[in-house]
Amino acid sequence: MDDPDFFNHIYEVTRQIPAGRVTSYGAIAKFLGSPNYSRMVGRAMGECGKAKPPVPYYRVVNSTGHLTGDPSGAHRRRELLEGEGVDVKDDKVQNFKKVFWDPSKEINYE
DNA sequence: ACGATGACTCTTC
DNA sequence: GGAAGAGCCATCG
Repeated sequence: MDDPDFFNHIYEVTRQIPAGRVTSYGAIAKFLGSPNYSRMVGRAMGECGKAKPPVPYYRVVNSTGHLTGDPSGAHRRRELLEGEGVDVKDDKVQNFKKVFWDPSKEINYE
């Protein structure tokens, strides 16, 4: 990949997601300046497993609030989100608007 | 180089 | 809110 910087940005933003909150691929991509890179964000999530420290990719869902990816993986993310206070039903985030975290509006650098 | 694919999003029905 | 079609860009055979 010739865009490690882009991947790094994705990981950074994803780590900024507070517990009990979720965000969408498009929101991250848009925050990075490329709204159409939503798919690349998703790809980055697949690669985040090798990232150190690992990123809370389970806090990232699609625009509908549905846990994307493999059903088995979604099942694990569902429990993690519920453990943080996020209401999840059938691999789908409830109260999506409430738990939605917008990086472009709520992110802050220490 | 080309066509197919995908952890996406948008518009329209 | 769910389904279908189109647009999007990088990766793969």
